[in-house]
Amino acid sequence: MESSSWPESLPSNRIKAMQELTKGQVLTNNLHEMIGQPEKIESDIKSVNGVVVQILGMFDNTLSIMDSSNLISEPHNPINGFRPPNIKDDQMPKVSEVSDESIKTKTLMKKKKGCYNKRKNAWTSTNVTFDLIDDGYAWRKYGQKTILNSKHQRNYFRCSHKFEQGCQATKQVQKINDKPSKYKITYNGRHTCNNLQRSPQIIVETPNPSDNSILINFETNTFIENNKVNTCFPSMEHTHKEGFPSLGHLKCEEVSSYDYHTLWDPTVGLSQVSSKSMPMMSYGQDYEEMVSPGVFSSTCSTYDYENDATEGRDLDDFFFDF
DNA sequence: GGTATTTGACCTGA
DNA sequence: TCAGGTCAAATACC
Repeated sequence: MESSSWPESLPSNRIKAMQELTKGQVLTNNLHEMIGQPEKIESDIKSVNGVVVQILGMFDNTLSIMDSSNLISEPHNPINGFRPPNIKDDQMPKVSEVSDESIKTKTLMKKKKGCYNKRKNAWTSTNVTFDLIDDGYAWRKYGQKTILNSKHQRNYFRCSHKFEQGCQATKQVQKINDKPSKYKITYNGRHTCNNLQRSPQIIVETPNPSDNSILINFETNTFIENNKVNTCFPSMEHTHKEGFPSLGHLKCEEVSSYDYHTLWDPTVGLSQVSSKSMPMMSYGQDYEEMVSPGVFSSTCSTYDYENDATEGRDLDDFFFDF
């Protein structure tokens, strides 16, 4: 849709955001039509996945527009996180096209050991999961810290491409519960690298008749029953070790200042699971278990997880099941 | 020998 | 002042 269809008095950022949302509405309608034709979905699952990815990308774009309009410290980077699967590498902006100045500035800020600029207002995403998430990106552990009033250490990871591509994404992983194992994973900053290890894939556990969990239908503000979701993605799979909590136990914690929840995390891509054990698992002391997908909630605003007393808060306060 | 992880030190911000 | 986040030298692994 062209910008000319919007009132000229609207700020350009708002127009762009509305354009993105309108695109999302159209795509959601397309998806809704597909849901009504299960036989078509099975024969053309790639198209369904493509629509889902485009919708999720629309959210990312909209958030980025709103982000930049709010002058949040991190400028929008067109290659951050989301890349539609139909876009080839050579169609994506090269990392060198990203503001070199911003990278240089950040580099200069870290001249001395331990001297860094805490990106208080950087994009953050926090989720709590009963399993570890393989987000498809390559991470390198750079630190481990004992946290006050926490019996488990917090592990710090940075993007493996931090130096070669200037990617500023980091994540923190902390075990917050033993039985069942529960992990808090916090992502800081968006990926500016182009090095997803694997192509994103959406994976949902096979239907459980007793599972009455729901998803929000963005088009109608109603809910999609779990079994319909699985109908949408019949090729999806979920693997877990014997004795592991099922995916149905995964919960999404509300950390966003937006009323926005999807399977998509614009920093890490689509939540996914690999039959291979993720490299991270062999590094930290707490990573002895297989991974399975989690559910993300993202925010472009600052979120102080520790002060939210989340660890003492019942996760049932706000979550979506799958 | 190259790469990844560990861990103590250092620095920032509350 | 102190908890948390990051750096970088030392160490481990392949």
